[in-house]
This record gives sequence, structure tokens and C-alpha cells, in this order.
Amino acid sequence: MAYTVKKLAAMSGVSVRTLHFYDEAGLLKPAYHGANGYRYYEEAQLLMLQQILFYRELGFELKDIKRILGRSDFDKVAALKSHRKSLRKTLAHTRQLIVTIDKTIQHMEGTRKMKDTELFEGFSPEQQAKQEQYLIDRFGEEARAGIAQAKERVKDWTKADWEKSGAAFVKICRDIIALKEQGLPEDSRKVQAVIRRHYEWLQQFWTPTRESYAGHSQTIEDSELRKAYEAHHPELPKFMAAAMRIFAQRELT
Amino acid sequence: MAYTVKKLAAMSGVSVRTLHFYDEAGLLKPAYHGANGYRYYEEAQLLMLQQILFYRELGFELKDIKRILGRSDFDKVAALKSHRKSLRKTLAHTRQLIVTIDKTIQHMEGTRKMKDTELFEGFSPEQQAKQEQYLIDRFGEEARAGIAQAKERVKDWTKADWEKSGAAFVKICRDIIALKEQGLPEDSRKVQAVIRRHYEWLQQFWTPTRESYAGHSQTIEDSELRKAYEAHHPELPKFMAAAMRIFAQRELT
DNA sequence: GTCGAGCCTGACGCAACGTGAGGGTCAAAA
DNA sequence: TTTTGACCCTCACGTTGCGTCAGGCTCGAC
Repeated sequence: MAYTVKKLAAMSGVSVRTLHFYDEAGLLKPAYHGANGYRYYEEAQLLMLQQILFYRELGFELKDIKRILGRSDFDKVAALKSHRKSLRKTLAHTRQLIVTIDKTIQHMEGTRKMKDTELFEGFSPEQQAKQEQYLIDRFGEEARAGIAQAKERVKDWTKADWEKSGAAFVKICRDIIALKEQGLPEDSRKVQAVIRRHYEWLQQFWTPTRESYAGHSQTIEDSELRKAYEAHHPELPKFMAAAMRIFAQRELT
Repeated sequence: MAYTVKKLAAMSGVSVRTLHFYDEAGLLKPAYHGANGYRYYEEAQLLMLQQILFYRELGFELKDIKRILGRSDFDKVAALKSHRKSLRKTLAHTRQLIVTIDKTIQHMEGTRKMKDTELFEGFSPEQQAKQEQYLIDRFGEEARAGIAQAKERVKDWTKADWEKSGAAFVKICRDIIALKEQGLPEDSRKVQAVIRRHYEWLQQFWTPTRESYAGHSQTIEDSELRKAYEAHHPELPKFMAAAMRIFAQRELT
């Protein structure tokens, strides 16, 4: 069963040019050449190509693939592990870029849009999706479950419900600011008591664990959500984030 | 305050060649050229370069950067938002790649051990989780306690410990096979004696009750664990399962 | 005046192909 | 049997964002 370039290309989803290129690069030679100079591939080459595409999908460079495919299983595992490491770095870097973009957007919108901003913004339904993604990005599967539950709860909220929840949020912010203005530190009993209300209030939207509530404190400082807090007081995000971290450490298992 | 290429390069961390390239690409022209043909940059160009580097860091292509920097703030925000979206996709994709790599590594480590005839597989740490789930599914809470205890015991095992335990397992299998080859039936005294050793050996990993040991006999015939036994002899799972059921009925309360 | 550091302009190289150009081959229809 | 159209081949240049010489001019200090 001999395949021509076109057929193999169609079967595997790569282009004819790619097959030419892999031949030229010594990565995948045809089984034999016809008298006409045509390339003919067979079963073995098909399997080989699948291997190549697999590693390509994993982001390996072709020269690395060439090396990997000529090695023992053991070495392949080592290569995969090392590659995994670099992908993790990529992941962290990409996440950082997203944070940077958030900051920048916020900075640019800040001056213009800050005024007419909804104080509750950031928790409104339209923002939910973003929030979710952010949480999932940071905390993975564990977050997903809590979010799903919360969605169920919030599903049938009326506008009045949203406004009530928003009012509660505004009150929490005001209370914190008031305490801060009195000069109370983040770890004072009164501040921590309001933070507890915040923690409980947040549970309408997801189920914070110790890590994710602490993580959320960073979200407040970094992400778009910051605006929702900043709108009340420029120092609120920083102050509150500090208080939240203390709360998480002290009170959450 | 005019900067030459070298100085600007040193200040900003890019290469001289990059500055040449940006000039050529129309992305960053020097403030003026000296009579000698030298490029001279000033404050404004420095700021511009920082902008360029910022967008570059965010992963924009140079031609996009060129467009973005020539536009109003509003469009910049739009560009950032759209770019943010694509970064999120990248993030998801990268995560998927890591999952794929993990799966592959597991698969490869699995088959490699088979080849090396690590016949102990199926009781190796990686397989523990599956095993546990299986037991819990079948026997619920009662199993959970036994497993937890065993985990505690096994926690600090060195590689040598694992090998010792593996060797014991291999010996049990060999002994059973030998007896079987001699034509002894499952309920013979000799076979049952070896089965007792198997029962005791198993307690390293959990605490079989009468039901769960009998249940385990079925696991040996059905689940992935079967391979660990089958590797010794194709008939071993069946023969041994029968012997185990007899043992459970006769000896366990 | 001379030396080393710094500047310039080409121009090729890289990764992994895409995209023709120009020309031969195959299989089935007319 | 010829023709047609799909398919094959081999160059060979384009892409992105520079790195890396090569060959030659210029600057500032000694």
C-alpha cells in the first residue's frame, strides 16, 4: 500500500510542501522513489509521521524531534519532562503578560472611565466570565467546582437581588475605609471583622479556600477587579488586600 | 542629550542590530543623523523605544506595534483587549499540552517498566490512586481507613523497599505457577499456603477483609492490575483468583 | 600619528514552511 | 489514441526579528 505525497498529506493533514520539507530535512524519507522520481510512502512512514506530528504539537523543534525519535524510551521521557518544565515557564510568563495587560488597560481607562464607573462593577454578570477565567487560571480545577455551585445560586437572581448584593459590597468598602481613616491597622479586630463580612459576601460568587482567598487579595491589587475597589478609595485595594491576607492566614484552614 | 546606538542599546537592553533594524523598519528613527552618518537619539526616542519594548514584551508583532503606536488611546485599549483574549487561548492551549505530556510520560513509563519486566507494576505508587478508587468504589468507607493506614506505612519507603516488596510478589507468583504446573488444584493445601503469603503481602497496601479480599480476586481478573499477574503466566489471574476466593471463604472471618 | 573602540552599510543565516514558476507524468474520458 | 486535468518534480524566493560576520570609515585619547 504505497501512498503518494498528496494522499499522505490528505491523510495526515499536513501540506505536500511539508512532506517535501521533512524529506529534505531528513526527518521523514519516503519508503522508495518511483522511476518517475515520485515519492512513495508506506505504513511505516505513516506511523513515523504521526509520531512527528505528535511531538510537533507538543511544541518541539524539528531538529529536536529528529533526535528524540532516534532515541530510547528512557531518553524520550527525559526530553518530555524537560520540555514540560519549559512549558510551565511559558505558562507563568503568559500569565504575567495578562496581568500586565490588565494593569495597562486599567491605567489607560483609569483616567477616563473611572468617574462613571459602577461601584459594583467587577462583580456584575458581564464581568463574571472574566473573573471565572481568572480564578481557573490561577487555581485550576479546584476553583471550577466552587464557581459552578455559585453560578447555580446566582442563576435566578433578579435585578433587585444584584442591587442588594451590590449595596452590601459598597457598605463593606465604606466600613473598611472608615476604619482605615481612623488609623486602625489591617490586623486590628475591627478591620478583620469587616473582612469576615467580605469573605462571607464573596461566597455568593464562589467558594474561597484559604489559598484562593489569599490569591483573591492579589487579584484585587492586580486585575480589572481592582477598579471596583479603587473607585471607593485609591488606597482601598492595597489596604484591603493586606487585611485579607491576614484573615486568610488566621482564620481559614 | 544625544545618544549613540551603543549607548541607547546599553540603556534599554536591546542590541545595536535591533536599533538598526527598527530604523530600517520605520519603527524607531533616530532624532537626527550626524555629518558622519551616525545615528543620534534623544529623550523622545528613548520613551518611544520603551513603548515599543513594552508591546513587544506583550507578544505583539512589530508591524502591529507600529500601527498601535500611531493610534489613539482608545484603539490601544481595544488592541490590548483583543491581544489579551488571544493570550488566554495560548494559556489554555499550553495547559493542554502539559496535560498531554503528562499522559504520555505516564504511558511511556508504564510500558517501559513492562519491558524491563518490572512485574511488580500495578502496585507501584503511580497505580496506587487508581487502585484506591477502585476499592473505595466497591467497599466504601471501610476500605478507606485501611488504605489510609497503608499509605502511612508506605510513605517513607525507599526504592530498595519497593524492590524488596516487588521481589516478594514475584516469588509468590512463581510459586503459584510452579504448583499449578504440577497439576495441583486451587484448593490444595500447598496452593492455599502460598495464597496466605499473598494475603499477608497485600496487607502492605491495604487491609483486606473477607469481602474485599474476595473482591480483589475479581479485580485481578478484570482490572488493569491483571497485567501485573498476567505478565508471569497467562493463566495466573484466573487460577489465582479462584484460589483466593477459596481462601477468603475458608480462612477469613 | 596611531590605536582601539565605535560607527556605518550590506548581506547571509535561522525555523518551518508558503507560494509560485516551469516543466514532466498519470489516468481516465473523448 | 489523443487530450485533458490532476498530480508529481525541483528550484527558489518570501516570511519574522533579529544574530553574526565582513569590509571599511570615524572618533577620542595617548
